[in-house]
Amino acid sequence: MTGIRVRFAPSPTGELHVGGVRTALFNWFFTRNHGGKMILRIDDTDRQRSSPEYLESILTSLKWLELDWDEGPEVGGKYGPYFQSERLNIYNDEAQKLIDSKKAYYCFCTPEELQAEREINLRKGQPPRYSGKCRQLSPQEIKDKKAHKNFVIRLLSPETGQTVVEDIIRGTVVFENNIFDDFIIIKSDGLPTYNFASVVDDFYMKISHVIRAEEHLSNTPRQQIIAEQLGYKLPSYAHVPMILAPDHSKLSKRHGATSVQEYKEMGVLPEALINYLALLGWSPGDDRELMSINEMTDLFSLDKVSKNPAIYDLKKLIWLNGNYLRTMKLDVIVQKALPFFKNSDELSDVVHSYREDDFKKILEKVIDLVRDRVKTLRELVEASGYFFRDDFTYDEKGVKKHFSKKNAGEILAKVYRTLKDVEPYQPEQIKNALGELSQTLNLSMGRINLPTRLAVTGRTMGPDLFEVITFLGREKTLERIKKAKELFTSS
RNA sequence: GGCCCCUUCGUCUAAUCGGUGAGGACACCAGCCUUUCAAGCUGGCAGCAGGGGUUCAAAUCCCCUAGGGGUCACCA
Repeated sequence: MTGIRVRFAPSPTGELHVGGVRTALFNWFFTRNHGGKMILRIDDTDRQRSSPEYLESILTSLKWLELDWDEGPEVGGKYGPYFQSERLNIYNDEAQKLIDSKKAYYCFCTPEELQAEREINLRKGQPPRYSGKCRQLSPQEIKDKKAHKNFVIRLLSPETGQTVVEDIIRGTVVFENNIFDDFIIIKSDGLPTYNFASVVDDFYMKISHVIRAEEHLSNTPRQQIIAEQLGYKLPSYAHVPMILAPDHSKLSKRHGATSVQEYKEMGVLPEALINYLALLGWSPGDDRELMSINEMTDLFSLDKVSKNPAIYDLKKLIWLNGNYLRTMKLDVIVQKALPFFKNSDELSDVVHSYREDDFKKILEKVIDLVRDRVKTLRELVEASGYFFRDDFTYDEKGVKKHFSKKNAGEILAKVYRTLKDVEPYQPEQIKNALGELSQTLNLSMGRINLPTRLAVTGRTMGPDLFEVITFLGREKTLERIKKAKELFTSS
């Protein structure tokens, strides 16, 4: 036990996206590296936008990535509850303390009034800040207004001095206190604002290190002011750089896939996604790129996290994925690929015509043949159709190129006869037999193999032809050659 | 607009206290391998945002400018 406690605090207002994962990941690396605890807290204080579906999806995503947590939803823990919506009494008590000690006050201004105020300030070229006009309300006025008006609670923030954030990644960051207005800590619906709830929870949950995205750096002095007013000891802060879209803007849905679920559906492996995201804003200090999660955990340290925002580049993720796809153990890939075959429009009925164990055995062979020419699990399915179905279409260009030559029919006929007789029906023998045929006919191997491949698979490219022919078996291979010959050649 | 952060190949990044031909990876291009496509291997293209200082010496330290991002919400 090192006393290190970190938290990942998503709000269930959307899917878990890559930026969130990267933050979760760095927290996880850090705490696992130091033998500390990982706390998952759900920041659901936005009543409008929070939903149970998103919560479910976020938990599912984290589990898929195998980023586990020691305290939080589903596992509990002694600093709970871990949903902010269940901690309202705590926030209210803390807010009351501030009211009692005159460090916070009730404000009865309506959103419309505030909006108007902001616009006036903006027009004058001044920062949009609250005037503080409810500060001076007398106890009697407060009592009267509370009876029939909505109110919020605002923190009385200091007008002079500085607030200094000591950030592990960025160093000392100084803010002048006069830029802060009296910000809201309790909303009119009685729920706390993010800054307030976050500070209270981090304190009571004994969080030692707050590791989060840089967008929160500007909020940190506000949180420190709250903590100071409440007499809390501050956690250490580390603000990790943001992840930006290729056009340098904040990542959003219009930039294509950004959520973990989408990557999962695309056939990206969790190992690859984690490896890729780890490399965005962090490097082990040497030239290593491909690392297991254990290796990264060992190597991780906050002072190797870079300061500058990273632009998200799908190509490298896909490359990494291809790499994992072809180097991970075959049976693991088969297991992970199986759902993609089951759910595919093209092959689902084929899959279900087998007993699962039998299908897995067949699939193992197929995947072994095709996996080093695809990059995702989904592409694995796309590249495998002709192994399972006879009703494939033929590549148009290939047909033009390989079947239109005068002797194409003749070649197919000779291949047919060769394969009919070859014994045993195995890759090496088939290769030799077709090699002899090319000698006899005085044709290059390509002139034999390319039309044969097209006849047997409908494609001009693919895995080792002799392996494919062996996999299909003599009967199917001969049928397909015959069919192609009849369809495309006249001789 | 105020405040804050950031700036090394197109992209992700490395370069212990200032001394490097500025290294690696993806992508791209070429070659090799080969029955095709991949994979693999080899090689290539490409960068210190700009300007001033400090110093014998600056990607590295300081200042300015420019650019990007964040934040200033009864969102988190």
